[in-house]
Amino acid sequence: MENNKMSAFEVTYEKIRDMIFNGELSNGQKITETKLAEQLGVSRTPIREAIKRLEQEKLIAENRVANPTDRDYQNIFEMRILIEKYAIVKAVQFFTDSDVEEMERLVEIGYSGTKEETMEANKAFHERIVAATKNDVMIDYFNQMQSIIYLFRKTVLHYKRPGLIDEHKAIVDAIKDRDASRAERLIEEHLQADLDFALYYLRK
Amino acid sequence: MENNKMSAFEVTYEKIRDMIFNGELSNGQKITETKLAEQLGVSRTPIREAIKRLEQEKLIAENRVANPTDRDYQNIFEMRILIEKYAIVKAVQFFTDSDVEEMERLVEIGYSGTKEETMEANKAFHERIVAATKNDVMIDYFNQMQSIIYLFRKTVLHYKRPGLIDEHKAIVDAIKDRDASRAERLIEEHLQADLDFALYYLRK
DNA sequence: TTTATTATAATTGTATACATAATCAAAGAA
DNA sequence: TTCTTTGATTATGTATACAATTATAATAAA
Repeated sequence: MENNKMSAFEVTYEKIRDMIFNGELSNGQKITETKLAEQLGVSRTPIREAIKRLEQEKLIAENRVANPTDRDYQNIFEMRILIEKYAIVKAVQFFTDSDVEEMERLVEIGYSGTKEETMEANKAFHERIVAATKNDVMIDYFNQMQSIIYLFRKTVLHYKRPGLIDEHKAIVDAIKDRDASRAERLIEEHLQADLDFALYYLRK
Repeated sequence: MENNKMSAFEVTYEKIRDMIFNGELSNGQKITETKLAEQLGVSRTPIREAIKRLEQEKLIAENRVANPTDRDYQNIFEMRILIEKYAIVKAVQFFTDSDVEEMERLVEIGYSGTKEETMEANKAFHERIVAATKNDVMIDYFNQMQSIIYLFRKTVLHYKRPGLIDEHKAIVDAIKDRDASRAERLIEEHLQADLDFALYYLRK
C-alpha cells in the first residue's frame, strides 16, 4: 500500500517551484511568506521550508525569485560538464545493451515526440548518463542543478535548437562504439552548445 | 559597523554540528527536536531549520546522526577528487607568486604548527585550490562536503598520517613548476591516500 | 528640491499551541 | 510463547501568536 499523501510542505514546494517555472512568479520578484501562505491556503511554516529548499536550488535568493546572470549559468554548466564528462566514461564502460537501447529510445522520442515528451526525454537522457556513476553524492548534486537547468531546457527547446537531437544520437553512437574519448568530447560540445544557445536567446 | 549578532538558528546550527563533531551526539543516535530545543534553550523552530541544513550536509539523515558507510565516504571523495583535479589545473594556470607563497606558508604550518593550526591550514590548503576555479557553484558544493570531510580530517591528523604534509609540499612544487599533469596526479594520489587511511582507522 | 528624521506598517524570526501520525508497551487471543 | 490489538506516550507537522527587525512613507530641515 503506497503512501500517496503529500505533506503541505511538499505540495507547497512544488507549487511555488512551478509558479517560478511558468512565470507566474517572475525573475527578481519579491517573495513574501505571508502572501504566499494566504495564496496557497497554508500557514507560513510549510512555506518557509519550501523557500529554504528553493534557495538551496538557487531558484530563490535574498527573498526574491532568482535572476541568474550569464556568469551563474556558466558556473552551473562548468560544474555540469565536469560531472557529465566523468559520468559518460562510466557509461561507456558499463552500459549494457539494454541501457543503450533505452538511450536510443529516448533519442527517438526527441525526433517524434511532442514538446513535453521531448523535454522529459531530454532530461532522462542526461539523468541516465549521470546515473552511470552510481555515486549518490554526484547524482544528488546533479539533481540540485536541475531546477535552474529546467529553465534553460525550456528555452532551448522552445526555439528548437538545431542539431540537439542529432547530438544526442551521436553521443549514443559513441557509447555503442565504446569510444570514451569521443563520447567525452561530444557531450562537452553538446552541453556547451546548449549553454551558448540559451544564453543567446535569454539575452535577446 | 559589523553585525555580529547571530540568529538563534545560526547559533543552534553550529552547536548541533559541533556536538556531532566532538561526539556528544554519536553516530546513529536519534535526534529529537524537543529534546534539543530544551537542551539548547530555544524553541523547536530554529532547531528544525538547523536540522534541515545538517541533513543537507549529510550529517543528519532520517532523524539520526549520520553513520556514513565506506561507500558514502568513497562517493564523497570521488566527487571531491573530480573537483580538486579540475581546480588544480586552474591553480597551475592562474596562481600568482603571492598565491604560491601563501600555499607554502600553509605547508609550513603543517610542519611546525599545533594540531589545531594544522587542521585549519590543511582545510585552507584545499579551499585555496578550489577557489582557483572562481566558480561559486563548485565552491559551494565543495563547502557542503566539508562537514563530512571534517570528521575524516580529524581522524587522519589524529593518527598523524605519514607523508601528508610532504604531499602538500609536492603539490605546491608542481604548481610552482606550472606542471598541470603532475599536479593533477599528485592531488589525486593525496586524496586517495587520505581516504584509504581514514577508512582503515575508522573501521578498526 | 534634496536630504534627514521619525512614525507607521510590513515582514521576518522565534515561540507556543494544537492536530496528526508514529512509536512503544501492556493486555489479551491464538 | 508468539502474535495482535489497543491504549498511552511521544514526536513531528502545521497553525497561530508575539517580538524584533526592516522597509515604507510622510514630514521637517537644509
